[in-house]
Amino acid sequence: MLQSKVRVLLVDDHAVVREGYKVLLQGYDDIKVIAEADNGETACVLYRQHKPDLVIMDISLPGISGTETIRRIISRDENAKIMAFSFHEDMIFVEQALQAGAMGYITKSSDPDIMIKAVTTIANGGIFLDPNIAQRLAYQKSKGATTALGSLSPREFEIVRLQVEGLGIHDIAGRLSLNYKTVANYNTQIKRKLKVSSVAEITRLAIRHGLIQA
Amino acid sequence: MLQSKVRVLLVDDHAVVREGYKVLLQGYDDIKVIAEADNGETACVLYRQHKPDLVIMDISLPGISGTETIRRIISRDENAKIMAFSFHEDMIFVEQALQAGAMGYITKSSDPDIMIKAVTTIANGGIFLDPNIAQRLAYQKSKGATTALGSLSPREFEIVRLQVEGLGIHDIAGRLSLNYKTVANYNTQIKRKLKVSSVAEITRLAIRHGLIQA
DNA sequence: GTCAAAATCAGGAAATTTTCACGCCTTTCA
DNA sequence: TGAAAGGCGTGAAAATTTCCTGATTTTGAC
Repeated sequence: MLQSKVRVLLVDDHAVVREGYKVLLQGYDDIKVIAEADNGETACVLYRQHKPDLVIMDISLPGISGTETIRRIISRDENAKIMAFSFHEDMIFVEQALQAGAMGYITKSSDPDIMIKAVTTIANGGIFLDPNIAQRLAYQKSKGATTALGSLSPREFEIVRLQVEGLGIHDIAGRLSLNYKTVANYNTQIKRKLKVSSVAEITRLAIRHGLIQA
Repeated sequence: MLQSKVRVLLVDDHAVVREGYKVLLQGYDDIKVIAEADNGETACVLYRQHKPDLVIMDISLPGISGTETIRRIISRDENAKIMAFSFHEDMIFVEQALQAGAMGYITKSSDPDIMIKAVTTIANGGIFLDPNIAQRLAYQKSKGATTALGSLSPREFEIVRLQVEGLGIHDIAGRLSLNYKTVANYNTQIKRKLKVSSVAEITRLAIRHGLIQA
């Protein structure tokens, strides 16, 4: 396919990671990073400003999550091409990112070749998963396996994420612009779904699944 | 975690103790004692021969000590996983063993459940201390004001431990034969000392310090 | 041995959180 | 198009947390 350059929007909260990406990508003439964001809100704004060909999106962002950001971007432009990226390889993230509309997923351990291939493939309208990821995903699907966290709705998942970071019920409500009672209700719901009775257990579950670092 | 069997090298100068271990361990299909030694030298030789997944090492050995043996094994294979074991609970032994490179420590009074958990955890690359040991170790450290958990009194520490396991305030009170109000008060105190505001944060702190597994 | 500091335990009152039971709206999808 | 599921919110009761206060008991240092 003939085209000029793939114009990329880079979203990651760690400056080091962004730099690393740029270094790796700049070796390729047909890829160009035209903008960077360190959070979801900025990412949405920059997307509308620049209409990049591809977004490289870190899934674990502070504040509004990567998946939520993906959803927002896609709701504005359903043709947006987003490549999800994450440091951990937990399947939950992959599933959620893809469900949110990402067209690919790679991790920190994907080697550069894979990454470049992913970028060009997705920019050209294809889908691309890191082979390791794809394999495990397929394997999981083949046996209908779902993790406990996977049974949560996006909203519930979001709340778990903020809760295990240590935020109180009001902080969470504020962050998500919800009534605090709503958050409280979600909390109860979450415990029921996860079959636990305490925040401590939720936290450990989240850590086991790589949702958050201990 | 997926794996075949944990292959264990047992090191203790008392035949009775070794037999005891084998009896306890043989109840678990995924653990297998593949070799035994009654002194440090033999242990080193056997380690090189068998490359076990885990070494259960008595600290008080005649001849070259347990800690010295640990050092020697680790100097040859820095990935060696060693669980220190001892009849006495003196903190000096614990500190020495850990400094030598042991990834865990249990005592004769650790109950079987703890022991099995320690074995599997360490074999899988984790660290594991008998909770009682961990508690006292942290408490001792508090004199040097190192870890945050170390600033807790024994009672406070105990409550943290139960809380991060997921127990509710009433369960804890029952377990320790205290009034639930007392436990509630300790909780507040603990949060103040640890400078956190949620159970989620306490849990993560506890996991970081090896007080409990995720 | 004495004295001060820290630890242990608990009660009261107010503030917060949690739970449970409902209801309503919107999206999804068979 | 109608049922199911998610998203959002209220109200009221139950549980927990927080902040204060105070009584013993240990512990540690001089």
